Order: sequence, then structure tokens, then C-alpha cells
Amino acid sequence: MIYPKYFLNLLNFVRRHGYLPSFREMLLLTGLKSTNAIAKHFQNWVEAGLLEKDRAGKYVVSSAVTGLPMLGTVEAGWPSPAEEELADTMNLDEFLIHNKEATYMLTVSGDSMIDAGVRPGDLVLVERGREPKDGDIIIAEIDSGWTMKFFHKRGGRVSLEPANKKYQTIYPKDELKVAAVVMAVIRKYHA
Amino acid sequence: MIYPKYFLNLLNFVRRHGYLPSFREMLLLTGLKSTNAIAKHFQNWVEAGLLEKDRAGKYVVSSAVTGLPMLGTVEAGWPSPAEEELADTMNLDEFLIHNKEATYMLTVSGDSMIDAGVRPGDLVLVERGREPKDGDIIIAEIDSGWTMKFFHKRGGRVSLEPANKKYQTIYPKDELKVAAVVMAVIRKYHA
DNA sequence: TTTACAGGTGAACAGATGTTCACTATAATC
DNA sequence: GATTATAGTGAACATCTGTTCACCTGTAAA
Repeated sequence: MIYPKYFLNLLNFVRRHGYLPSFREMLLLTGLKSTNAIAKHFQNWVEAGLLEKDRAGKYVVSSAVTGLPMLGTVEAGWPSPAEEELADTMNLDEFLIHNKEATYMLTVSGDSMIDAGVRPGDLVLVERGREPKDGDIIIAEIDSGWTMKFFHKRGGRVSLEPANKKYQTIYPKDELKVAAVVMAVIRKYHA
Repeated sequence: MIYPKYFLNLLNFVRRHGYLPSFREMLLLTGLKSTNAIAKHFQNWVEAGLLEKDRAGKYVVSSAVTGLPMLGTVEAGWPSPAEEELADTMNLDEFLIHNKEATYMLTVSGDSMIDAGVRPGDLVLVERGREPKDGDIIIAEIDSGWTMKFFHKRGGRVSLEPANKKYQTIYPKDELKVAAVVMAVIRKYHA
């Protein structure tokens, strides 16, 4: 995406400081000399969808700008520049986390879920206090300790199934203690 | 983590608006009546590490507050409340993205990398313009189209290896067109 | 009982904030 | 050549900002 003149200065400031520059700060960033020039640019950027005004009348950067471009599929090849500009953008935190207060991150150890594509060293985003449904991956407390397994509930009967033939399906004797439901898996390749 | 009184009001505001409330806005949020009361709280929160003052002297929420709690491993069990308070916190965007301008997100179709735990429907974070190293997963353009493969470079000889026995290793005839290097894989279970 | 202190009020202040108005220079269009 | 946008200047404005000072009040320690 090609941004209008001076807008990148604003973005750099936001990334460094975490808030929008004031009009006078924008003067320093752009080399301009009148706050009125900044005001006009800001109005244009609002019309262009790069900025927004919230209910209090304060400027805010649109999430369309801060997010990542969301493209097509791998097999389809790399999109053309025109397609890139149309691409959706997204913010990873907003995208992956629904209930922030209840969301935690854990490191996976062990290979009990490897056939489901969850490998040792992966990170999992889990949500506590969520009711697991049939087929969910959960973090459960069983007699011997803690484990990640598929949760199955068919006709009132609950089972914990690993995604690895080395391990056996567990049928909890009494009640099952569900610590959290796995919402997402993240694997990072380059430190 | 247990926050001091009134601090949650501030956090809620930040999450809704994307910026810190002013002292007068804090009065509305807390029910207090003097900005001086807010000023004292802010100073305490800076000492507690919940807020910071940047070089310009403006208040900013510490990243320790906005991030996710980062806990131990699955096998070790759920941490005690005491451990939770000590836990590191992290921000997913900062954690996963190094070069924002060059980072894109793609949906994976096809099963050529399934033995590496990358499944159809997964999302991959890729970085363009990065030099691939031996063992990296890359998005490459080959004669027949686009594909995701392991990049191998041993003794000057380059090969593209799938992580699926159904497919064969590719030895590019002429130069290899690397579109991007895969930096992370993300799988989301609950829409 | 006295002292210290955390937590709050109320008012005043200098500086910063976005907005607005009148005006200028440059370039493109008719 | 005259006209019309576009992009910018410069100054003034009311309002909002965080800070500061003097003061009040209940609670807990000395």
C-alpha cells in the first residue's frame, strides 16, 4: 500500500510512541510550518480511511492501517500489487484473542497431540473458564498430572483422546477437571 | 494479577478508545472529583510499573500490562496464582512480527508440509525480501506455480523438499524465485 | 492523645491542543 | 491570459491538558 505524503512520518511516530503526534509534533516530523497544513492533511486522511475520529472527536489511526495485509492462499501465488491494495488487514491480538482477561499462553512439551499438528515447542493460546465442546483441544488435569488432549463428549460419555498412537484414550473415572480450552496454536520459526 | 483501585477503569478505557484517558475523563470513570486525586494515582501507578512516562513526559501504559501472561509448559500444570503474577507478558504483534512493512499473512492450501505440522487452512506469517537459510520454510515460485517447501542449501546446491512423502524433492533448474520466508504458523480453532 | 499519613477536595495556572480565518505561491486547466 | 484548484503560511482563539498549592478527613501507629 502506498501512503500519502507525510503519512509514513505519522505511522513511524505512532509505532515509536504508541499514540498519535500532536499537530505541533507533526510540524517537526514533516518540516511544515503551519498547524493548519497538518489539519488539512488529517482531514484528507480521515476521508481516505487512514484516520478516524472517535465519539470524543479525537483522532485515532484506523485498524485498517495498523493491521497486517491478509492475502490469498499459498497455491494461488503471490498477488499482484493491485490485489495487495485490496487486501484485508488484520491485527493479530484482535484476531486471536476474544476474552483477554481469561487468555494465557503456554509452551507445549510432549508429543501427545503431534498428529493434530501440535508439536513440542509450539505455543498455545488457551482460554480459561470456557465450556469445551466435542472435538475441542483442551488442557485437562488428570490423576497423573496435566495434559493436552482432544475432548470428546458423545452421548454424555466423556473421553480424552491423544493425537498420537503411542498414547491411549483416557476415560475419566470421576469428574474431569478442564483447566482451559485451546483457542489457537502458534509456531515461530525465527527467533 | 490484581490491579490497584481505579486502574481497571483506566484499562477498560484504553481498550475501548486506544489511548489513555485525560485526568478529567478519569474523574468520570472513577467518580472522583479532583484531578489532583488522579494525578496522585497516576504517580503511584508509575512507581508500580503499570504506567510509564515517555521522553516527552506523557503517560503511556506499560507493555507489561497490555500483553498476555506467558506461563510455563503444559505438562507442568497450571501455575499457582503466585506464579501467575510473576509471569512474563507479551504482545502477539511485537512477538511475531519483526519487519512489519514486509510481513504478510497467507492461508495454506494443500498438504505438502503436513509432516512439519503445517496443515491446510493454517495461516502463515511470511516476510518478503528475506534471505532464506538452510532448513527454512519458504514460499517459492517454480515452473508449475507457487508452493511452500523446505529450503535446503548444501554445498551450493539448492533443493526444495516437501514434508510429505507423496511429493518429490524439487531441484530447480535455473534460479529459484523465493517469494517469502515463513516466519510463523498460526492455527485458530474457534472462529 | 498526639502524630503521621494515605486519600481526597477545590481552585488556580502555564502550557499545549485542535480549530479557524485571511492570505500567498505554485501549478494545471480552460 | 485568466481561472481555479492544491498546498502551504501565520496568527489568533477557546478549550483542554497535567501540574501545583493549600486544605480537609478518617485511620492507624507512637
